[in-house]
Amino acid sequence: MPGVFFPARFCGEAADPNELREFQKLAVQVRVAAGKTIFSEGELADSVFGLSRGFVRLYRLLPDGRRQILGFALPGDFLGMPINDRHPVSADTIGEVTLSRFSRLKLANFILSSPNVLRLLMEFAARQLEMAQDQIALIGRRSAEEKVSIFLVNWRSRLARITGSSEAVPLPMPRKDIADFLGLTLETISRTFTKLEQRKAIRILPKAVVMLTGLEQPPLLKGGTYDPHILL
Amino acid sequence: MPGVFFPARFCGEAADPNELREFQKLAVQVRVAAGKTIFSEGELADSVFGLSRGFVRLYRLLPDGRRQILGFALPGDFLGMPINDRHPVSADTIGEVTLSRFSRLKLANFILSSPNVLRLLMEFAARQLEMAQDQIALIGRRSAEEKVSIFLVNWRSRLARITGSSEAVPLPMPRKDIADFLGLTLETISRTFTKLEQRKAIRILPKAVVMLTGLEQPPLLKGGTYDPHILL
DNA sequence: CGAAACTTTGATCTCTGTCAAGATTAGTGG
DNA sequence: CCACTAATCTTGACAGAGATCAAAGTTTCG
Repeated sequence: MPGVFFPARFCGEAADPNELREFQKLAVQVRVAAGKTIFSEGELADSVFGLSRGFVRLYRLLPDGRRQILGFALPGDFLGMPINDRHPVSADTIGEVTLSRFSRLKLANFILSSPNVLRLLMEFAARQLEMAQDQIALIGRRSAEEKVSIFLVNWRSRLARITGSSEAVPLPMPRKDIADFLGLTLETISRTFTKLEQRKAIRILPKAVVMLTGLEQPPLLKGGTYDPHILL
Repeated sequence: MPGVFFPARFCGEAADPNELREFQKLAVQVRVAAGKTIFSEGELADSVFGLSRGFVRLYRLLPDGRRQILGFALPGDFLGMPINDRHPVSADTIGEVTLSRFSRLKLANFILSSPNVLRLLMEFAARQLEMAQDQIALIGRRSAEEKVSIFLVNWRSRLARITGSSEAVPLPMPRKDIADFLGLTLETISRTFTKLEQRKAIRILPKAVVMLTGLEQPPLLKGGTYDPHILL
């Protein structure tokens, strides 16, 4: 997907062209190799990032080494809240990635200067919170199979934003990442995938799945988009 | 705790006295009986509320009836984001409650009129998001005993804000609520309480616990306040 | 005082985690 | 392009934490 225009999600359709142009000028493009850390929890947030190409996992580490993945970012998503002094989560790349890097201070000034944009940021934050709450409900009260099914359905729907919805849905992250996102082990993820394949709900491909009919069965949250990507 | 001044948390110490006074004038006091619903998920958010006295649980229902509690609000907390058209969660009272009721529109106008206040709201939202993320890490990757211990420590620390820290820590919500908050069953909560009591980490009283030394042992998230109250 | 709500405890079951091999896939250098 | 190594994924056997089902105890409150 070359040419993905990153602030799509953050600035939405709002903000007038002038503001947008100026916004763009604040960014510097950076490429980061696969498996690198973009920033770590607790670090000073000098920069925040727009994700132009590739995928990123956001996570926290517990003292004993367990890892909780809070979300996967995809092109168009924003990494880092301009108002936070420090990054509350860690982020690293899944595969190679292209970022638009912003000085947080400059961006914060820009945002605070425009009530318009501030309002957008506010709405962005509210959306993030809602997604986090979706994830809490997903992790807290669901069986492994429900978790995986819901994850897949959501992932496809998020991806639809940027890919012409082809047959196979790419799954760039390893099983372990999905496990740490859903609060399961990688073995359970693998077994559940296999079970779903046997049931002809999906077809497993290398780094992708094909989703057949009968996957939406698991009871989703009422009417929600159910899109737990947390990008703070 | 009579006379708790509710916007403490939301408006913080900032906002000049004039603004605060005007803010106060927007509110109407309401009393709500125990076990009543204040608002429900998906409902139009005509009003938002400050909690003056009592406790409230925020939750979502899954279609099959399972319930995920997202947080407990206590005096000083705010219920409802002024920018949301609809309530993303349900809220009901635990015991009798006193609320400051605001027209959402009036409040939104007030907020948008003052960049000062808007910024505060922004920070409030960011804090909420961080708390939600804490809760995700808590629910996703912890044993029952860790969950309960961490819950108790956090609850006490939140309560310390409003009570002179006496021996017994009040626990106004029933076991089922704690269970639905932590993603466990009420039986497991009860058994874990008993285990902690046998280990002399706590003493169980009716609607309260005394927390003895040796409770903070469970590895907390590094340096976090670990205060998962979500109030959206 | 008595009924309703909440809590504790017990017995049993099952889902998921853990430990351990293999099988596949991806990556690297010749 | 192939061979070899490392990483990732699948599968199995087993154990255990927590769920479920059921029945007593407590506390609360009218």
